[in-house]
Amino acid sequence: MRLSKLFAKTQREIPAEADTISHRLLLRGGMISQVATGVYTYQPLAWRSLRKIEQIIREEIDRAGGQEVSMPVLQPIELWQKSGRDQALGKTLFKLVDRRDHTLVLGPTHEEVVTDIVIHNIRSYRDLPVNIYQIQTKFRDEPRPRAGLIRGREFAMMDAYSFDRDQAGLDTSYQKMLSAYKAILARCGTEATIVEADSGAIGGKDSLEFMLLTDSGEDTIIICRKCGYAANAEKARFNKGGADNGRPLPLEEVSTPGMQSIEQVAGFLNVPAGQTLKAVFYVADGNFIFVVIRGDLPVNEIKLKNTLKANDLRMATEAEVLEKGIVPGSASPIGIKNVKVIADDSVEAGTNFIAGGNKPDTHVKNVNYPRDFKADVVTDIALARAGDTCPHCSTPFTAVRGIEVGHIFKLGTLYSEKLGAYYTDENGVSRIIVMGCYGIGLSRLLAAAIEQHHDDKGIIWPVPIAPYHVYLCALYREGTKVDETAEKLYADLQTAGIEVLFDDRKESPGVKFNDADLLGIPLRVTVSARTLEKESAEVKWRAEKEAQLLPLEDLVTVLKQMLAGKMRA
RNA sequence: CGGGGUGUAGCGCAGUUGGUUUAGCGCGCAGCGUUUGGGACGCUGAGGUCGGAGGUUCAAAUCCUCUCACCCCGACCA
Repeated sequence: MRLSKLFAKTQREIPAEADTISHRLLLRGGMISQVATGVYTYQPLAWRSLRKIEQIIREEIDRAGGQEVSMPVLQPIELWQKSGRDQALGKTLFKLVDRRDHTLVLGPTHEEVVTDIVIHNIRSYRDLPVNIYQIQTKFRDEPRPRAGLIRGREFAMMDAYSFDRDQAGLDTSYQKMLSAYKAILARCGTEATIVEADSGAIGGKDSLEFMLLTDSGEDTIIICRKCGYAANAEKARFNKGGADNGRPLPLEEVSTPGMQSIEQVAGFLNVPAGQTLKAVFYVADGNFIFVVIRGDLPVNEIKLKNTLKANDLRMATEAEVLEKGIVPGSASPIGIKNVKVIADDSVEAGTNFIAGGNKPDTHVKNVNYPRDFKADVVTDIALARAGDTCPHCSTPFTAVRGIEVGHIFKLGTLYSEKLGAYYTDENGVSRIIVMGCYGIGLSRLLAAAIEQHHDDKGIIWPVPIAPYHVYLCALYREGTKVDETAEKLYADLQTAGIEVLFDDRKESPGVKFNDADLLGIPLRVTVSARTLEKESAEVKWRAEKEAQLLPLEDLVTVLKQMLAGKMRA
């Protein structure tokens, strides 16, 4: 491709509305353009990279036994009503009404559709296991799209679904996909960290996320450097430690004038925050929830939401709290009535806590669970942070940021039950199908790869997903053979099957070199009056500082060898 | 949805106490000439319903009302 003809224009100025690296570089390189919030056109360079990622994924999923299909983007709302996810997804579902007044959904994912198809195609144990996948545009009306391709409302995704006879079969399918995912991310030149994750609106029990670590990531990941335990903060387990403050003593009211927050109360009574109990109030799907947790721990709203099986969870307003007869600042679970109480398990791992007195300026000492109050549920609803310790080896955690590029789930029989997916076994008995599902965000992966591979000049594409492999840079000068030499090299490279972007523009060297750096093509080959004096061309890896002069003779062969060495990670 | 912010040429911005403006500047773009190893220079030129609607006024990019779009921070996810 000749750069002079490429449908893209590089920009010198940093686009004002972008402040994430990948977003900036994609815009500056003329690789994407925005059409609406979270909606982008992929221009030729980005599209080529995306197609390469797609091909890598296709090869690896095929190798893992997947069969590619194409399911519809348009889906009848009824399927979503059957699974109940029209409620769970809520406003995230893009809906539209057809001419018959029938509501359709733009597919955000395909568990419902795929299960429905399987019901019509799988009848016998002989048909199992099966794994089907597609690579397609997905639509989600995200509350807040951001950072260009990292979170769009329309994005490219590979979604795969496995169907097995039983849990053991699912385990096998899941492991195959886990391996395939590792291979895909490695081949794309990215370094992924696999973490335990919450399954969110997809549902199911076990799930793992593939994170590309970068500061611009949206997720917080908790990592144990010693034993390797890694989890999304919203899922992470940790040692809360006990709060043994001696044998349970009798309750005792204390005056705490003006003391409301945990810090104030703990400071006033001269005890650590971990010896207090914190009350936090939420509204889950319209129901008021009283949450009790040890004073030094934050509530993990994801864990809480899962415990409650709620679609919608938010903090209660002060008015809602007062309406329940609760005294903010001195709220107590003791004697609370007609309110659902959820307690973190830290409250039963300690004694003689200080809790609210449920009247102004008053707290109560020596509160013990379950002697003094009852919770409807006692479970883990605490948020892990850096410095908390690993549940496996007690080493303090490190917290890092990451972008979730892939997620695999053991769905089990969640959808099979709701939609009715059964097969007949060897004995003629009808049994439920066990499912798994697996997603990779291709457009996000593209952006995340840039987050991992760039410098202050621009992108540094990993060779396997680079839009082109060679950036042929001709520095023209009157009275030299630069023009004809570059043209011949361009032709020879193409003949040899090397993907080459030819900078044939009549621009100054500075412009060309800067654009070459910005666009990040792995190998830069420069032909100039200077190099021709030595019958050679200058060859430089984008990722490296030093360039080398190589003879024009058999240059194509040499370049081919150089690239071959980098095609596999 | 809550909070913050921005809309003036393809991009980055100035102008906003209403009137000296025919709305400017830099980059980019077009033409001509000189240049050519890290974003060259000169000359000439094209390009704008100042996000939209309504209002106030002799007069609106500028003031008022409404509205739309976009960005950032939070709850959501590949």
